[in-house]
Amino acid sequence: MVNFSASEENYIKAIYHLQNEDGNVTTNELAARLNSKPASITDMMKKLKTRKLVHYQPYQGFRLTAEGKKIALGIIRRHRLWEFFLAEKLKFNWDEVHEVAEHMEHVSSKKLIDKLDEFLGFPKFDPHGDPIPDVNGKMEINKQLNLSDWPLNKQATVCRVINQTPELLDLLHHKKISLGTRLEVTKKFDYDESVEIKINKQAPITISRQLAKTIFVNHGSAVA
Amino acid sequence: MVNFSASEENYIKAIYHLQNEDGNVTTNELAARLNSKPASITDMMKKLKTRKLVHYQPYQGFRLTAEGKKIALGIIRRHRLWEFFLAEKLKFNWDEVHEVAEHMEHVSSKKLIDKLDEFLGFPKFDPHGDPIPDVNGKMEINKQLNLSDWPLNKQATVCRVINQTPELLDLLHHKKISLGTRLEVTKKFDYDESVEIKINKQAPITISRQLAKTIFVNHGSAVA
DNA sequence: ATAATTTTTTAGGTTTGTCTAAATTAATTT
DNA sequence: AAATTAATTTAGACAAACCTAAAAAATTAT
Repeated sequence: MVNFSASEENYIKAIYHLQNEDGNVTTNELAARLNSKPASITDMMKKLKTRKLVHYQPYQGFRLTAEGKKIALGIIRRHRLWEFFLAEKLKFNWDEVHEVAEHMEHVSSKKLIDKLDEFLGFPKFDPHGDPIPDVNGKMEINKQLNLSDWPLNKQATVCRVINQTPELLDLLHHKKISLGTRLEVTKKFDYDESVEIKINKQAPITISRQLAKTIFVNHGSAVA
Repeated sequence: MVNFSASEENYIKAIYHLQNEDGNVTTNELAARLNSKPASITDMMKKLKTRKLVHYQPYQGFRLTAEGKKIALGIIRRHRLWEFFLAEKLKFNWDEVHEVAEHMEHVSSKKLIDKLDEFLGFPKFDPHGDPIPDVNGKMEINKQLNLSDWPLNKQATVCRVINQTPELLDLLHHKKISLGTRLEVTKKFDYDESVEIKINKQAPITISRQLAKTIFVNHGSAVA
């Protein structure tokens, strides 16, 4: 097992994410993502190529090799497990966990991470709803559910709204709900099947059964 | 709040430890402790002096300033809290926690550490029996004695074991001695300096001088 | 298809943290 | 007190990871 510097790991992770949107990653894209300069990217790509982590020919962009992808998944696994730990055990808000995890992810003891995974109960999604790779790098696919069927107190992202009429849109606008809105269900009322939700850290609001039925959510993250 | 590099932090921590044994720390001492070369030490001392973390005049050795000591206690706090976490929550053996904590200690979010402290129940001692500084850098004094020096027929708690090698741990495991074990010394043999101890109400067992020297006890009741 | 523009790479410099080898200062011996 | 030895510092080099500015390649617009 070879070890990589925090810097190398950040590049690998960034390529992984950009690649999933695009396929081929370019120098400028990566520089923008990492808040660095194109020249630095070229330097590192040469290095990662000799380490056989990226495919790279000058002027042709780059993508991870199979080995590079494996490394990326390991880093993402560490990042998301720590995010889960911070939110679940240390009671961080879900929007505070990313920055801290950004540093913790570079502590690369395999034993540490596997024991942490076990301690946390092998969670499948981090507090942003992103899937956590298991020991073998496998992730669960993110499925969408109707808001009525979403479990309590679990972060969700609005990913679909059906039957969009002007009346419905007006209501959604009023409740400040749109695609990508992060929320959690804090209570479900059996009597009328209405649900209480909390958007970000705001005071809970109630949503009728009828409205809830039009809204679909998943674990997905809107935020990077 | 200024941040320090992992490298700077390692120097500061090492000076702190050497200082507590010695008062004034020398270039060679520090080089030996950090497995580096004297020239590197001099370089870093100049840097830490400009940062006002050490008192240093060429050829005169060095010691931490008040500020330097504060920083050192912060690093030690992080290190020992993570050690406690690893042993208590992730079920690491106490001889495995140091190396991992060596990396974790450099993640310097204050909020993270204070919340971790709370999550762990504000522990006072790490798995090696070393005191954990609180938010203000205060530590509880642990009146610990070597098992050889403990008075006869007085309840004691194992609070620290030094020089942890696999062989030693194997022996301790065999004798059913671990951190927190309650025992009393029933006899001391002057001939070979071996000691007889009773664990709980069980039949007495004999412990060699060599083994006794690695075990420290205090009158504490629980495992910290 | 040629010119203009954008993207990427190269060349060379900076900082951090390390090193070796030589010079200097301090400590110890005789 | 002079000479030897040990400890420390300086000088200069190196690798990692970044940068700026200039050159080269690719893309696009005319």
